[in-house]
Amino acid sequence: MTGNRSVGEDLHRLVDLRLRAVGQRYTRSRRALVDVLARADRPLTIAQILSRRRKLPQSSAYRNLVALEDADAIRRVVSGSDQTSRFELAEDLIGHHHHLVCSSCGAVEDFPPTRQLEQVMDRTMRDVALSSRFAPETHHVQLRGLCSSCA
Amino acid sequence: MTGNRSVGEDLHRLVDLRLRAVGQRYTRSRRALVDVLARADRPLTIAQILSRRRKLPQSSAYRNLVALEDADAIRRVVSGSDQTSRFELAEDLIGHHHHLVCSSCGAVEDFPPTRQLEQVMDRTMRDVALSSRFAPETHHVQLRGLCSSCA
DNA sequence: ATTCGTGCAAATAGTTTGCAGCAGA
DNA sequence: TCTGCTGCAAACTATTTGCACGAAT
Repeated sequence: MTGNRSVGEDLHRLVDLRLRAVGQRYTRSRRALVDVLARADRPLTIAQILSRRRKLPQSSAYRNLVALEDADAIRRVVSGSDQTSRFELAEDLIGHHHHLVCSSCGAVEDFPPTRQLEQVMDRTMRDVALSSRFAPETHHVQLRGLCSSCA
Repeated sequence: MTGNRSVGEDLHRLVDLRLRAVGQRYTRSRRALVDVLARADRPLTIAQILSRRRKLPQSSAYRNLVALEDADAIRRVVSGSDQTSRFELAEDLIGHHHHLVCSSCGAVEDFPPTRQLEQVMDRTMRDVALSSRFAPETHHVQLRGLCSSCA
């Protein structure tokens, strides 16, 4: 989650495997989508993705993002400030992280977890598991405020 | 966040004030919306709200929820598991809390913060403020997992 | 009297899907 | 060759808006 990741062949191999695992092929457009997401340092909207791959038809983008999501290669993020989905590579591919959401323009940035934060989140999940009928699997922290452009 | 809140006149007085502050009236339908939200122990979708107030036209619900949101009397929550907005009373009216989101059915439940969690979140916000160009104002924690009906 | 809210129906935005042709195993 | 992917256009769903009427100050 720290700036432009290099897009190694290993990433593509991993995604390929996951797609095969759910009976899907790793096609040119899907590879293009993974490339775009891998180069970003934050979740991207469909519009942002399309503007980085002019040739890609919108419907293919939507369909392939769903395929990649089903294969657990990417993850859909909804920030709340606008009603458009954003997409990023799966956390086990790019590392666990949290999000800064601008309450003015809706932009989303990544931020890395601290050890202390993660310890408390783990404890919180255990507490909830014990004290309620809800079974937590993952956690996600959002800080809302103003991004640098909106400040 | 602890089950059916009683809907006191004080709540209505507060909401009334906030609406007036932004030049809006506290009408019958808006009061009905606040009543519905106050009786819920979790954020409600439009569909859930409408099913609890059969007479209320959908467009009025949407319009009035926007008005109440602008007045900071309610807050819009997007869970991510489905693409519908949910609404709850503003945190300063019902207390700070976090959310459990079912990754299977999209349902959202409230859960109360612990002191330790809040301490770490405060520290995290300070850290981010110091180490980035983002100015955090609030935070929100989501635990994703399976609710009791989906388990 | 004037401003604001309401209800209906029509419009919009984001996303999904049917179908015919093309591509990859 | 067979099954699945693509691109286009049409369909859908959640949400927003225009307008004429009604309610509140």
